[in-house]
Amino acid sequence: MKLLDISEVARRSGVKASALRYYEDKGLIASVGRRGIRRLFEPVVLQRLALIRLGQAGGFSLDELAAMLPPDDAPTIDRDALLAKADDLDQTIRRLSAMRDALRHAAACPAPSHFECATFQRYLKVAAKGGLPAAVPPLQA
Amino acid sequence: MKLLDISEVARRSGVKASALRYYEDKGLIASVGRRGIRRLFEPVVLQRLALIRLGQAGGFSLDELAAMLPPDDAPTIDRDALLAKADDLDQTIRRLSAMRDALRHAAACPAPSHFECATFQRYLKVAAKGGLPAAVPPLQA
DNA sequence: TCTTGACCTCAAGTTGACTTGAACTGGCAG
DNA sequence: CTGCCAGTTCAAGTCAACTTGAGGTCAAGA
Repeated sequence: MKLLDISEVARRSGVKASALRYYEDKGLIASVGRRGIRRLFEPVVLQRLALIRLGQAGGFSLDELAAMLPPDDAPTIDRDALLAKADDLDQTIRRLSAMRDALRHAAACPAPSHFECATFQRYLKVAAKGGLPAAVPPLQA
Repeated sequence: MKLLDISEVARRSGVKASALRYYEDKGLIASVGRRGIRRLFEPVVLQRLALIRLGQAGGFSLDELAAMLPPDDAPTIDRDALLAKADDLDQTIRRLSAMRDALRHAAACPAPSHFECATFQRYLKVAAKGGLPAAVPPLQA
């Protein structure tokens, strides 16, 4: 299995070298050695990075991800935490769906103020339901 | 219509007074005057704040919200922007759904490494589809 | 009238996730 | 052997969205 240097990992993962170093610092990924002063990574790090990106998109912080993806492969994940996060996502999804519907409606509805539109209000109500539990962060392109 | 002072708005909206001042600074909300040195708000600001909270949960930044909720009421929203955001949300929702399914699966699956599990891989593939467009930020409780 | 305490302003601090800059290193082409 | 330059370290900067702190104001109650 041939090893990758940081620029290769960056190129293939779309994650900048500076971010990769940052991730290593945080314990999210590990390099397997150095050639001289330069880090070397196993190709499997690409999968880890994909998971990390996904996790971020799902609203996990890097710290959370570090916690649920321990150094070794085979993410020895805390099942309860996973299920809890899945439930969170359910909430979020329901809310975002209502948001989306509200947006589409707002784009089409002729009401002078959307606050006066029962349909809009109804979407908002659904969207706001449950006190707005957890959401997800804007991905830097 | 009786006016509200900042603490009343904070109490009824769940948004801290410091955040309300910050929002006013940013032009997201407006006070209608002062009693002495103290801001006074019209009750309608509560609806605006609800929209803002919702928008944030939907992944809009405060600047975006300021742009689509102009000072006057009756959000004169840019319909194309709304529809575009709705499409974004569709993407996000699809991705989050796959994430959630992957999480539930990971919590149940006995495979030694999830990378070796076809089901998990499949979810990830769906979740990653489309280059991860837009996501939503963690709500501060 | 005087005191109080909620509110005010403005600057600086905080957190997460990185990026950037300066100064250094070392494998490899020539 | 020598330079080049991608890579390295470490500290500091950035951005969004607020929060916190210091010091000032003023309407209302005693």
